[in-house]
Amino acid sequence: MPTPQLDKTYSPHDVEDRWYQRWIDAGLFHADTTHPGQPYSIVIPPPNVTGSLHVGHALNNTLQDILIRWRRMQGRNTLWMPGMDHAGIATQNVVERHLQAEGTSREALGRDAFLQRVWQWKEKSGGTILSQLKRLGASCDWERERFTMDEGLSEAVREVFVRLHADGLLYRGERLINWCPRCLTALSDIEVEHEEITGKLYTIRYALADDPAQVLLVATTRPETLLGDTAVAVHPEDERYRHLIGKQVRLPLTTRTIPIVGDAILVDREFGTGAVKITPAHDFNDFEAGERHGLPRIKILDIHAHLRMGASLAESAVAEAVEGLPVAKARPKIEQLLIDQGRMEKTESHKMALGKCYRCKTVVEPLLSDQWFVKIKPLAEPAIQAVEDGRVRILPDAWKNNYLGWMRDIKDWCVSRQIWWGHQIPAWYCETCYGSPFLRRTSDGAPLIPSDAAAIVAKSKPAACSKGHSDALVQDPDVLDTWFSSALWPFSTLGWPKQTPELKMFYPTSTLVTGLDILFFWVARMIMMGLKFMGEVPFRDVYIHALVRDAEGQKMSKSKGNVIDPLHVMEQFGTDALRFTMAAMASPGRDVKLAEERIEGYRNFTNKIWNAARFLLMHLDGERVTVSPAQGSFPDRWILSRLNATIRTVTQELEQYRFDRASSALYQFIWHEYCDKYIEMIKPALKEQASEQAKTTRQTLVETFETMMRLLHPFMPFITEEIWQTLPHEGASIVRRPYPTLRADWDSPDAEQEFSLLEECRGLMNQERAILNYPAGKRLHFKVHGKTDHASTTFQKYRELIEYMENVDNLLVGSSSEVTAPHLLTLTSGSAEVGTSMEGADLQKAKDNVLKQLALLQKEAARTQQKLGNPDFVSKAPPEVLTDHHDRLARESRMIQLFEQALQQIISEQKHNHTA
RNA sequence: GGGCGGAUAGCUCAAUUGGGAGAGCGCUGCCCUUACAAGGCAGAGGUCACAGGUUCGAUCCCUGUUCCGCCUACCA
Repeated sequence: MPTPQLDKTYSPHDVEDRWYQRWIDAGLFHADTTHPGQPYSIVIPPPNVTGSLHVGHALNNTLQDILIRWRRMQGRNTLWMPGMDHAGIATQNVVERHLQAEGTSREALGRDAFLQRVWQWKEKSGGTILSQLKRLGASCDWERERFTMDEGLSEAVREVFVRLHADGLLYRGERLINWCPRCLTALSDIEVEHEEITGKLYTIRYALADDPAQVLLVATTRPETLLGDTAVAVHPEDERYRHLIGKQVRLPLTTRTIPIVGDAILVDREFGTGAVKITPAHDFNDFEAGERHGLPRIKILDIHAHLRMGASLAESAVAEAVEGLPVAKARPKIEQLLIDQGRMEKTESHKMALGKCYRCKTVVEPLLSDQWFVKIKPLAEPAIQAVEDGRVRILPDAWKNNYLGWMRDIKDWCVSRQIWWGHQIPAWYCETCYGSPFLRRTSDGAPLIPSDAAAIVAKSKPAACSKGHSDALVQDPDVLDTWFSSALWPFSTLGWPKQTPELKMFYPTSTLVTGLDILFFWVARMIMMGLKFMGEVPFRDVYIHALVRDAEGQKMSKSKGNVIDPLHVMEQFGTDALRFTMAAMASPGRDVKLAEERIEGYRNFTNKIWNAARFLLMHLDGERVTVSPAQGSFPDRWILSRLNATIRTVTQELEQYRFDRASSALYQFIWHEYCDKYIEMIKPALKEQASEQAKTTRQTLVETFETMMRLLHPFMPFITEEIWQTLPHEGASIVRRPYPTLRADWDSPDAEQEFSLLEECRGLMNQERAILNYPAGKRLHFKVHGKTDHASTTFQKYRELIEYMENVDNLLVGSSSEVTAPHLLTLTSGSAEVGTSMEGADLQKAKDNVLKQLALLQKEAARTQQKLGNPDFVSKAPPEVLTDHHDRLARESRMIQLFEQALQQIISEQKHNHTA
């Protein structure tokens, strides 16, 4: 058989493209509902259609791919369901920017034409991330790719909406919501990011209406909202203010007077002045307080967060000064006006949290508007139970409490968004019933649905309203939160609401792999929806991986310029190196700090593997003979035993999602045991190409290498396939070959014990070289004595092997007296005694080395002795610890003795040289 | 404000439930030895953040402090 030749260094490029294409062509990633294996399924956390691959995706998807490839090789019926979400706000932003560049706008196009444009954009430039995932080697079932705006998934959304509504879990109402004045839409609570900033606390003088000389000091961080104040609150038990409750104050900068109310919930007597202004239309607390006291709500901000007030609300000069200004500009004006009118008591610097839109970082405003909400408590309850009783496992366990805490305190979910791209809310309103046509919004022409209009919720447009009117039914213009459709992902992608074979086979899915940042956004909501609509949890295990940061621990962001681009990394070091880095650094509960040097290190690892394969191919020529493992040579028995141990470790660690430990076991085995030790040990045998030993060794070499490739394949799919194909193998692709399992006949405790004897012996040899400062190239003669019969026969048996490994001539395995003969330096360990000639050594230096060692040993021995001399220790420590310490002391004393002997040997050699 | 996690070699991290701390990368020295210089061999390097406490004994358990993260929150 001709032996294939490989290049001297591994070049990942063409290998990766070539194999990925072949895997796809062969349909190796396709899941089949008739497959007999036990199902194993993962749904991908759908990336945004606008997204492109960053390191976080690389980590997330590498881990998923490792699981999927591993389970696939184990014979499970695996499905990795890929797809994207439509990213309502983000995508609309992207397309609107394009329109703006063309000098037009979505309003000018109209809703239908705009949506057409979005679809066009999606077809052309959306979803580049999916091709990037393919470069990463992701073995998704691309034939089943889904998109949240697909017809099937849209149907699922409508179904869910209608059923939630029918069950009383969905309602429309006027509430104060978080509003992004740039995206012009409502946001859910968790879409608001809180940022700590240092702002100002203003203390303003409110004069009493019936006695303007008396002033009530009110503290606020938002003086401009004073124009919308409808009361001032004090604590009802606050001695300072109690008598004022029920009186009126003059609202500065306006012609209005507002009441002073007592409110124990809103007011913290300790904070500020103990008096709070109430702006029910622009603050969440004030909204509640307003409800308690029946206060009017005065809106002073429009949807752009610009001040808009009726002429009656403020003094005309004030209104003129701030009308139409954004909040940030209005605030200093108001501040100045208050100062001018002598109403500003003081301003202090003040730390506070500012809410920002998580998409565009614009400061969000609480805004009063009509929105749809999911009544969440009844959904959350079973979702809490599912995690509490372990039907869903959250790993690492530490995040479980995080989840439970949030779920127990969950608030209703605002699901309507005032944008066009997304699932339009399946609710209609009858203008005829309402009595008059709805007002049209001037900005985009969409209907403005009045608060009191009755919604008809249905999967498709109803023929008529309940009273039979059919001519003027108007659909709600809003769309649903993207996360609403993402929440259905584990079952909507499998065909729900249809009862498909896929749904039956793959739901609940096995594992969800995701980052902590979307635990609430996504994971929690999937659990709620899965339980509600499937009656079963959506996944068994939720594995939460770390966030990827840069080498300094900073969050990667484009503005900081510290982004590591995974595409660039793959280009430079290869995909397998990137993947292995991701796996190796995925320690649970920790952030991943990524530096390029690490990836380079694993690139070197791929090259090491590559060259080991080259070695193998160079030595493959000739007959191969299979013998039972027990009859194999010592290196063969040893490597099979080590391989078996590695199979055990890797499998166990993967079962526990310890990608880090699994990969380090692989690294350790492949590089240090297989390459450094095994390959070195078999070189002499292979040189005698025609020998019996070469025949069996070649067989083991091939067999272990082939197994090793399969073991590594989930981590490094490309290089393993490329090499595996050049080895004798069965099957068309490594992708579907069985994952290595334990072989009882491979375990060889004998070989492992013999190996450690050899290492012990070599350790002594190295130590002598070091003490005597012999250069590495110097040919040395060693004499070795085995202190037990077993050690003695082992050294005898593997004399040539030791010579070869240590690069020495004429290793003499003999008696103790031979090893301690004059002019030799002798060192001893538990089982071995090794001597070598001191001829030509720098004895003074050697002496220094030994003295240094001796000092260290003496220090340690003294410590042990001291401990053993402590009566408390002796009487209270457990017996095994005591014997351990006695053993230690004995060992240390022995070592001291031996080093003293070595010292004497050196000294007498010095004398000898002197006299000679 | 509340909660959680972390602090171990120059760097990144390990360490089966308290009994002299390990690995990778980096560093130093010597080697281009026919698989691999993206390599080999050898080596140096630690007051386990700080202060108390429990214990015969603490990197590990407890308390406090400092620093760093993250999550959460309506002190205007």
